[in-house]
Amino acid sequence: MEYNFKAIEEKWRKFWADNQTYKVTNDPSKPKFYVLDMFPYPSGAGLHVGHPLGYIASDVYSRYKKLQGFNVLHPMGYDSFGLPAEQYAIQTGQHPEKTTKENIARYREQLDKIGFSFDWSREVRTSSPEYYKWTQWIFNQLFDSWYNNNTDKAEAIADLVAIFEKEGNANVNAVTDQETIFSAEEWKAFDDHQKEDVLQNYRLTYLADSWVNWCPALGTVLANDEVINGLSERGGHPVEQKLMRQWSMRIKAYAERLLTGLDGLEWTESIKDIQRNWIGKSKGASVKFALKDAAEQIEVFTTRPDTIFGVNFLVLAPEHPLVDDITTPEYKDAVAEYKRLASLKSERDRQSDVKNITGQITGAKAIHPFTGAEIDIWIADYVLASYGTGAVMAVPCGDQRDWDFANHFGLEIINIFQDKDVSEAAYTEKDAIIANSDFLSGLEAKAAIEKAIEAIEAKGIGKGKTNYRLRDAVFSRQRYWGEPFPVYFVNGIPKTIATEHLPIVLPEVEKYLPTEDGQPPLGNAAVWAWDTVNNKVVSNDLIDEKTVFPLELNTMPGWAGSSWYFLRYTDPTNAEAFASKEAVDYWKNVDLYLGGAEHATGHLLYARFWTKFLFDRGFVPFEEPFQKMINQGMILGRSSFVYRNADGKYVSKGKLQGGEQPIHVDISMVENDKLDIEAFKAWRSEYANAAFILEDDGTYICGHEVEKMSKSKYNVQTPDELVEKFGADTLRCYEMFLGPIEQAKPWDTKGINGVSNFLRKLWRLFNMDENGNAQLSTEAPSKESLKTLHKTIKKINDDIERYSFNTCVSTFMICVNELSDQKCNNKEILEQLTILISPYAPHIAEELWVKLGNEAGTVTFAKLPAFNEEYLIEDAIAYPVSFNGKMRFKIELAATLTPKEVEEAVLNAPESEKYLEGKAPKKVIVVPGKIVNIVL
RNA sequence: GCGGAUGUGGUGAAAUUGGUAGACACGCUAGACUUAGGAUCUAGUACCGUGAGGUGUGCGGGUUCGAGUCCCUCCAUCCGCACCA
Repeated sequence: MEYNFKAIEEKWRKFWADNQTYKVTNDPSKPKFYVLDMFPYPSGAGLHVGHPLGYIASDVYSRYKKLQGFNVLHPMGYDSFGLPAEQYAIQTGQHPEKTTKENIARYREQLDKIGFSFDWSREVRTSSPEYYKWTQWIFNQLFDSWYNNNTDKAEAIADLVAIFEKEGNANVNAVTDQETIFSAEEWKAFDDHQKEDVLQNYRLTYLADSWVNWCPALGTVLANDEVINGLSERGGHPVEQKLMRQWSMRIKAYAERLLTGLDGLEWTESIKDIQRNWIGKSKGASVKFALKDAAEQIEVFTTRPDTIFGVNFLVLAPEHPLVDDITTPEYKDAVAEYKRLASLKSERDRQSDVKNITGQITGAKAIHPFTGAEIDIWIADYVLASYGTGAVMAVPCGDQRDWDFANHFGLEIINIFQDKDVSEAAYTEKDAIIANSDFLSGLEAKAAIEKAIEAIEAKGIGKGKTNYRLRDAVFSRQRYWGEPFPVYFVNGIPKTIATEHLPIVLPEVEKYLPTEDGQPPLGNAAVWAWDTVNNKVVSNDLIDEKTVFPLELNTMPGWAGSSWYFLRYTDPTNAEAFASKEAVDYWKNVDLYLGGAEHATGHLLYARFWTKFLFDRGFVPFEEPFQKMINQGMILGRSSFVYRNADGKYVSKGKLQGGEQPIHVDISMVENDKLDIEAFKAWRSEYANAAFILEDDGTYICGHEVEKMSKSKYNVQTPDELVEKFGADTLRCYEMFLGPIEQAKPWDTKGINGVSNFLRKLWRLFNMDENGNAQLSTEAPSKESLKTLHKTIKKINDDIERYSFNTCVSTFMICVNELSDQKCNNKEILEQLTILISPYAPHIAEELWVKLGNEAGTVTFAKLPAFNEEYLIEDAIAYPVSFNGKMRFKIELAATLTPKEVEEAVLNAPESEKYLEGKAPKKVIVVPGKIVNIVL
């Protein structure tokens, strides 16, 4: 009987669904293993072959873990809040929820065809109120927390208030924007507004007027990582800077822990580096410079306090708040003009215009704290308002940008380095001896930095300081399709809504656009006020500012829901908590996480931040959400082209003369670069009468190029077509066979026949009669076949543990080829092989499993065949590798040989006579699987 | 510029700790069988050479009995960051 993948796959798909084969329960008697894929945003385009790549790998791995006896959590869900559904709603008026549901249904249909072992009873959707109830709850926890630097963790804001009431804030060591000190008496005298203003400076989520990336075209604020080269990540619209009142997350509080936590993670160095770079830690000192004619001081941050004697001017960012105050009358106009020009420049221009040095002197003078010299204060746009203090002390001899600036404006370059030439460029290495620097002279940088900081602190003009590039994350979006904030305003004071009244469900609106007076879309909602007596959302008409108050109009950004979804899978329907303590304690964090590397500074950073926060507050027992991560490479499309020449004829690739125009053609009409000419003619009316210049054999060969998959390039390969044509098991094996999982690669179906043949060959091993009954031998398996099997078991075990999914497929092919050559139809061997192969090809495995006389649907939970090296021992052939005082032999697959056995193998090795010179070895040193040293 | 990664046949790629480079598969060539198919089977297929043999893992060096693997210089490609004081 032929291998009928269609019937087999349909049968098992139904069986698994009907029997809930993959439902997982929290079973404390088994060790847990948590395998997670980054959940997808359900876009309207559906899945293409790139999406399942990671899902297949994670599915293969989870199935192996199941075979190894682990209780495996392998869930799937949808990150279902997002822009495209909202944009579609704006255009069509269709509710984003409807679009989202339709898209999810389509995704599910596609996913179901591939035979994943997801436990769909645990599905989560970030846009469902049952889910975002707990997103809102986490927001409330952040609102009610502050970061205590003394204990180095987040603590309850109530504890902070208690401290204020007892002793004010003088002794509080917190991550805060609070600058003024108050006593307990002063705190008690504050009114509600003043108190909240203070608390806002401590809360881990807070309202602030902040410079934000405002995208007029999208009508929203974007996070830094959603802006690429001054354009929005989505849509590529221009982004400008705007001052807005926004919710922010005090992620800065976690900068150091986010940095050190990376060390324990099994992530690629490149992702870790990207996060390290993003956090951007630099050690140095802050130094205050007094002004000659004003009381204010200018604070700068420097990583090189040792070069302070090289300072001969200061530079402020044009946006620095003191600029206008300190500028002398004669420079007022020039400074105003420079500021105007700087503000006109977009962030992008400022970045691309690195070479062009500009600046303006302000006329103000600062006093050098150690030499007492008067130094000029400039403004220049190479100094960024958003980093450090927005001001730098310029050391032209030690910093290339300062050198360039000084050189351009003809300023003095003081050399404070012994025997270093700074006439052509700054000397930026830290290995020079400091000179001309009073008490620092003669020291090396490291010692000088310490001594300089001591002196600065002794003088009371600054202190040693660590600076982070990481900025607090803006958390508001002026959009409809996102989580509403559980916040209402009493006379402008934000109040959160208690857990028992959550979720605050998105209100209905007529239009999904911002309101006419520029409010976010929720400003269109008629029923969007909070009744504090009845604790429910009521009509805006009832707002009286006594018991009924307006609700927050912003919604949360896309990363809110995805920052904690991995926790929800452990207990997805819990209405009393984000997940029960038992569930979280049992499943803990994700053991293996699969997804794209593009989330390095977004999702992966925020999820770590929230997890650390929940850890601090005692809600989860771990600090890092994703222990091991694999970043699957992007699958690129392989576009096909036809070429039209000046005469309007379509020229085959081998007949090109040059100058022909390439035109994308749908890849479904092209097979191995050969164009289906009839299909092409039928594709569009304009091609119906197309004339061709063909190859000599009468075929049309298309050109090709590797590009991102996109509808407009006609190069999208959906998994559905391939499942239809070759079956899900073939698709699964082929996607794994394609190459290393982490590598980006163009999609190409050229090799899929080979994988398809392999599964057919596997089927044929079972020697089925016309009724589909396997004709198998129950005699003792041959030595040969046992060897083949155990070689395979060993290789698969090793390869799976190092996530080498592609080599496993090759190993299976070799195994099947060998068994086929051996004409092996031994039941025992084939049963073990079936188990081994089931993670890759679950449908055919279940079918064969039943044919072997086992219960339906149980291969998933079978016991992984144990490797027995005994079957390989006869393979332990030693051969001499070299001779150098000691003789070395390579012993193949000799993992557990005793020295005696090795000795025997060595004596029997080809050519051993030549090396041993008739002597038996004195001593044999065995390192399993390695070269063996023989002492003669 | 800085940081990270990669570089192996016509193609996708193997080679886990330094130990027979190119497994496995695609493609191609020749053949067998045939109910003509995108089936199955056999042989061949890194390069040069008729051959013996020689050369080969981006280039050039080094360490080693032995290097695709380790070290140094350079080149190319990809990704990330980019006035970060």
